[in-house]
Amino acid sequence: MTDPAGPRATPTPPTSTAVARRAGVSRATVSYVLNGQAAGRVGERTQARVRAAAEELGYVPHAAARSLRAGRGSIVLLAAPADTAVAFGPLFARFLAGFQTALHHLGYTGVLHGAPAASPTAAARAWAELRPAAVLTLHGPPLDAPAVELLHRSGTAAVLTHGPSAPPGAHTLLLDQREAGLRAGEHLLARGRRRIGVVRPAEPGLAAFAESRLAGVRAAAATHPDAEVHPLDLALTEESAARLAAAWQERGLDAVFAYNDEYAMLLMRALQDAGHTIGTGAGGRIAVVGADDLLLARLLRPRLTSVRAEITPPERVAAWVAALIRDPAAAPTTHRLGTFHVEARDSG
Amino acid sequence: MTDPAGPRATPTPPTSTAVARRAGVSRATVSYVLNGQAAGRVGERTQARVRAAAEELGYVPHAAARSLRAGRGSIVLLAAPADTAVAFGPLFARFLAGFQTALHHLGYTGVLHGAPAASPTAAARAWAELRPAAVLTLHGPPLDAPAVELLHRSGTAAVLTHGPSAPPGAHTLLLDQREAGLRAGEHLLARGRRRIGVVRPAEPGLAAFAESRLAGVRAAAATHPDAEVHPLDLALTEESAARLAAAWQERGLDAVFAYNDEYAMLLMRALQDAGHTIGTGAGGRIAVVGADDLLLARLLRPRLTSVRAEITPPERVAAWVAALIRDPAAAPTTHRLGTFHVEARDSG
DNA sequence: TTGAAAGCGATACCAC
DNA sequence: GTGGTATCGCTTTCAA
Repeated sequence: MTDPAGPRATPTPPTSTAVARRAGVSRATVSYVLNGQAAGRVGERTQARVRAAAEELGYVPHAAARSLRAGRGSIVLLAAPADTAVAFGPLFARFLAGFQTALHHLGYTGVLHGAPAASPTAAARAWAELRPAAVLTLHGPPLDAPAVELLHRSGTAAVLTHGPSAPPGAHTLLLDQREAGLRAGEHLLARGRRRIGVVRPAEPGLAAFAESRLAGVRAAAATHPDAEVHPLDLALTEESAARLAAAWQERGLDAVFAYNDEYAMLLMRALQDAGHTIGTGAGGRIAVVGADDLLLARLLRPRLTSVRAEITPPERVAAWVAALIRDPAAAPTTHRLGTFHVEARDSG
Repeated sequence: MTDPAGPRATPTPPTSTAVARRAGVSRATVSYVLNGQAAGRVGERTQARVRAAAEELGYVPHAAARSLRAGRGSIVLLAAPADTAVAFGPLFARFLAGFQTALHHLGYTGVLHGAPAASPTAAARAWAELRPAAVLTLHGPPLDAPAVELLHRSGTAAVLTHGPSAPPGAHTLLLDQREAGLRAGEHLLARGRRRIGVVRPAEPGLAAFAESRLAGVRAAAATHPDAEVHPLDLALTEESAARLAAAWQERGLDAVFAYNDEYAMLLMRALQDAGHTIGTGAGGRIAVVGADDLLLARLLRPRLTSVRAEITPPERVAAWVAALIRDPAAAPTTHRLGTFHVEARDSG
């Protein structure tokens, strides 16, 4: 059957015309049968012939031709910069898997596309060429107003951006990073901490999240007249952490929200190496809180207290997106992508 | 300018016809100008008028229509199961970013798509509908022969699968996981270890990698008559690690290659909690080697020896792919995606 | 220097 | 029940 030298690209892939010829019917009939619109129109025997012909030829419909004709595409674009996997970790991978499957069941093709371009508008252009039914950003610089405008003008039915705020015309997927900071701050304040450091990662992709989390801690601190919040710049290197630890004494901080578990681990190590003690209780111990609740949080000593995100099931998010696609003129809506809570352990 | 209620999807996105009308020229002229084929054909002033019209209308070409007409698509599909980000970690994110940018410069659109379907053939069908210029798998179950056949028949010019072996007609991207095991094994043997455990992660997505790495360690051990290799099943939970640590004594292993840094961390912690000592040197110390060389490898105590992958620059991989697309009839080729070496530290 | 028209593949209306 | 056929947006050859 197969060419022993290995199959090569057929000069012309089978079209619905080829299927029609082979089955001895017209293209229209093929279309009806293969799209389930044949009920009461096409005879059983004919249907079987068509299906057999399609099978034998290895016919696969041409998505581009279909959506050209239909006037609407079926791809849902997840616009995610490269550092998304790093920022979200395994959480994101799991969500993405479920989301793509759910979209598939709804008749859409979920596809992840980075922004290879410099400006948001250039990226939006690249996405718009694919005429997606919807565009979602979960991370990174949110789309600006011109980018959203461009997508809408090119026919994108629904544009969803991550919060906290969305440009006009875009829906909002809210995974409010302020809330992460808020929970961490509340937790530390409830344990009597008053001089709280908040790590601001030097890694550029994380800046937006970091600022929101910092704002959250500040919001929590605002309820305590004697609470202070101090931003701490930290890069993901041992040197940077050592510098921070060396200057700890003079800052006199008694707690730190370390952005995430990885930064927390780095900082804990540096603080311990500098002779500080980490943990709950009084007596000069420094409370450390991470985020993401990775396995490593439980492996550190002391065990790391961590803010964990409870993510909305991907099926539900897919359903939202589908609904928004069906009603492109809908007023901008906001959907919570998840909530945060603190997993308390020994470190703070 | 903008509707204050927020822009809505325009009933009909601007087409090249609209641009032509606005500029007072024909569609052909618009096409020439906007694709840089206007040299010597269209006057300077006309070109300027066309460009201005396109700009004002927010015209974005319709990729589907273009590739339908051209007969060849421009999307390069990265077929990656959901656990890819987990398996590869930050390494993968960085590679992906560079790869998409490089493809963009070559005129292709790199897009990540999971396998929403149960069978490889069903997944291949979903991909084939997009008529990609190329399909790459970097991870997960490799495509089987029927899947590759299906893609080729639907016009995919190049199919690349990760090694070690590829189905007929597919090219191979080789990041030989056996080599990771081989390096780890050689390293441990050179340091006098003879009873080597190899972690086999219980997580299903990692099974293929794990077996290859185990095979690599076995290959290294084959050169030492008195060396033994023992597979160790381990899930990413503390309970699982504790069980393994409890049974360590009776196994009498003096070294372990822990699949990656995360499993290594987990196992190290369990071994230490069970009273074992980790590190180089004699005297009952257990040597532990991880992989991926994450930051955490340097933060653990003792510092974790780790096998690190040196990945081929994404620009080069993109160039390979582009070349294979241009020559669809080429005999199957093999490209090394990277090599492994050991970053020796204190743990083994 | 510019325009008219064919045609890529799939779909759905309207005849038969 | 089934088959012609116009149409989606774009590129490109050929003619003017």
